[in-house]
Amino acid sequence: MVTITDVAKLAGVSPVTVSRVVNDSDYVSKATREKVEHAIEELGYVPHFMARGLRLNRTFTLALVLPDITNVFWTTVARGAEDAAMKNNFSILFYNVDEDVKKQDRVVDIVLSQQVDGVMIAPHDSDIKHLAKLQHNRVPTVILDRILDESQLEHKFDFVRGDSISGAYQLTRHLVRLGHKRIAMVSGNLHASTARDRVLGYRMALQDQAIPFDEDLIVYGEFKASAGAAMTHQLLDRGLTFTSIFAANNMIGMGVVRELLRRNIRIPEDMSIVFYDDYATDSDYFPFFTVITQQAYEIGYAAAEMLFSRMVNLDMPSRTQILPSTLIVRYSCGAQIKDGKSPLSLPVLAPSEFHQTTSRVKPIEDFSSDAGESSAKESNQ
Amino acid sequence: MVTITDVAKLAGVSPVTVSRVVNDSDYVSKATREKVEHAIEELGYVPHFMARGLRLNRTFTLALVLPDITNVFWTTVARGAEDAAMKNNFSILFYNVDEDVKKQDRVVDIVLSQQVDGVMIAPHDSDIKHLAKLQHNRVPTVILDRILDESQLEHKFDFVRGDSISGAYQLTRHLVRLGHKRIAMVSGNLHASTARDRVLGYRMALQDQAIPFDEDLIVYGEFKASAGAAMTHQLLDRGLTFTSIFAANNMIGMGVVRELLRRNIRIPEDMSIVFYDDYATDSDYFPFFTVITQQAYEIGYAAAEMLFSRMVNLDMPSRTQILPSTLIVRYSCGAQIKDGKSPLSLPVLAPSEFHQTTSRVKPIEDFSSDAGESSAKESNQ
DNA sequence: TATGATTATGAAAACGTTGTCATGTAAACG
DNA sequence: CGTTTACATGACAACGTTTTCATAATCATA
Repeated sequence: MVTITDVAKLAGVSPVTVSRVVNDSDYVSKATREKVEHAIEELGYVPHFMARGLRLNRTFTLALVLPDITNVFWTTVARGAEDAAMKNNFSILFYNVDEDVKKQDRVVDIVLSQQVDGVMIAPHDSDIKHLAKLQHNRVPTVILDRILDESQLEHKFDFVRGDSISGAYQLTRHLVRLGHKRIAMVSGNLHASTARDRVLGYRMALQDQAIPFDEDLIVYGEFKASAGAAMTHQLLDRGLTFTSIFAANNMIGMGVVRELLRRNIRIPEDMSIVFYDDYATDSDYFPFFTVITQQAYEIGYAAAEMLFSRMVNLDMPSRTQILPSTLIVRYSCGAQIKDGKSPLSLPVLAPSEFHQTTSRVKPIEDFSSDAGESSAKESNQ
Repeated sequence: MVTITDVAKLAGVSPVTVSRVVNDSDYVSKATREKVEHAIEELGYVPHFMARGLRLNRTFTLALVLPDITNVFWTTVARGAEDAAMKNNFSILFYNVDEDVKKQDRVVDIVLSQQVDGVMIAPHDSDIKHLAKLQHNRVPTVILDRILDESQLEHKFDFVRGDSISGAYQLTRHLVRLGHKRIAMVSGNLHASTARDRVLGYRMALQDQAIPFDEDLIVYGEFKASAGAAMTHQLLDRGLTFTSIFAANNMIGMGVVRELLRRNIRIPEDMSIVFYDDYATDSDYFPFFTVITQQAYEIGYAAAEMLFSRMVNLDMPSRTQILPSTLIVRYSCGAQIKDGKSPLSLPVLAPSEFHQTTSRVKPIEDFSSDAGESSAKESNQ
């Protein structure tokens, strides 16, 4: 590896001078600068981040800790964060923690170890002690998407999130206005404030519209499709009557839809449904579900920016930035009625057909030597 | 910040001994070990990655350079890579380059500077000189998803990718078997081998099925929805006849669908359509489009694993791993016909309705103080 | 001509680790 | 009892930077 000393030797100067040229940090004569730049070019020198970081006690790196990189919402947040980071010449270390406290604890330790200059995290809040480590080490931290009970904490965190209460309120009110009085809620796990806030918004809307609240219409579980399906199953088996379902996020919504399809329950004819969070980067594919969208990109961008401002002043009072959520009315509640019926509905297929027709076809064997069974293994070239 | 020396002082030993305890690297008596562990616990010591990295000349970090983190395909690759990395106690630095050579060059320099232990990159191949820098610095590198012209290169890279030729072949053959003879291709940018290979697979399938190839039925552009729409527009305006469209990836497909909807062309009644790459993590939402799915998770996982094996032997011959692609037949080609018509079709709505009904509703103002116009700004708490 | 500011460069130390070498003690062996 | 072997610990140097301090040459000013 080529070091600053190598460059210095070739240019016939001291390492200090090379450093000055690279960082443009002090007086260097024009002639020397040119010699050095030439040497850098010739040797293909790139500064050693770790050495510099060790000296400067900075890494120019941010950590982004997400529950599920597979969810478009988080993906879009990541993109916003990355753009903001790059603009400031920072890199992003990215960790997936799957709503798993153990993993989260481990990642917090790693992140600390990495000496990142800032952390953006959507935390599982059931182990706040571990999060407190970040404060203890004075690492600028932004809590994404969620609220924490900070009563135990010495310092406060910074926050960036969507407005879950308002969003859930809008979604519920929309259903009520369409005439629904029995609205089930398939909620997320209560360890996440987003789940709690969405229930709260839902309850507030019911109250405002004078609809009685029925505890039994709520089920709780993870923010996952499989959990959404299981919760829906459970809910339907309770033998209660309800005409609509509020899914606490897009993943859960996916599971809800899956279970409804399985039972041949039509949307919106038999059941209306709304999601919190849109379900695809661009829902042009299938603009069917009525949802709340959050400004995910902006959340990520704002979080990174907040870290940068925090870096310059560690002792600034803690801040909370709440971005508005937007209701997008589509067809899954039958809101757009034509000739007495919704122009679009699910399922168009009976469940049995549905599964049969989405069969997977084996890749062809007779075509390319790369295809077929052997292709999954390594082959030397 | 608490260092190894602080721990050493508290435990009454030398820093070396602490290091030995932390890394379990040499003889330490049980009593000493316990003293040290206790001190570590008490001070909340975490090792300093950069210092260690500087000493060991390793970072325990992999770089993942992707064209578009918004695309589920890449998201899933990222997940696979992250899982594999975490299993080996490695972290992932992640960069989004948007199919932009400039950005890619910059990221290559950054990555070099970061001294990562390995790089996974889906490269824009029009600046292979810059990629060669990675080799020159002997950084283990895996090329994701694509092929490079390595003729200029001193060493060869490792590769992990899906089988684009075979996938495109399957998709095209599927269309031909359904009776299509005029199949348009909305391709990606030719700088990416995936675009070239998919055209190749398409041509091979046509040839095998004795369908004449018409150059004018292919359009080229970026792997983006907007480009997909523009290319489709261009294609339709050529005044050619064709009955089906092959979209070179999911993003392009989205644009194709958007343009067809805009022109009120029904799918599959008026036009059949297939995508390369599935369009959502879990297409349960809307199992409509016939696609080729790649083993995206496995591609990411395999790439990271390949890096780990490369690290232990830099001089091992270069390897290529090709994962099979799978055809999923759904409804966008009318393959599943009932009573003479497809059970599911697009658009159900005329374009004008379509746009009108997906109107965005403003967030409510009268509810929470967080909602409304002020909420997009920062507020101190 | 003396004084001080400006420009230009380098030597040395430090950031927090860990590998190498040296030193020592205790146990095992003949 | 002397010698080897295993166990245990520490001093020192080094990884590649950059900051601080020191030195010196050049230039303008009194």
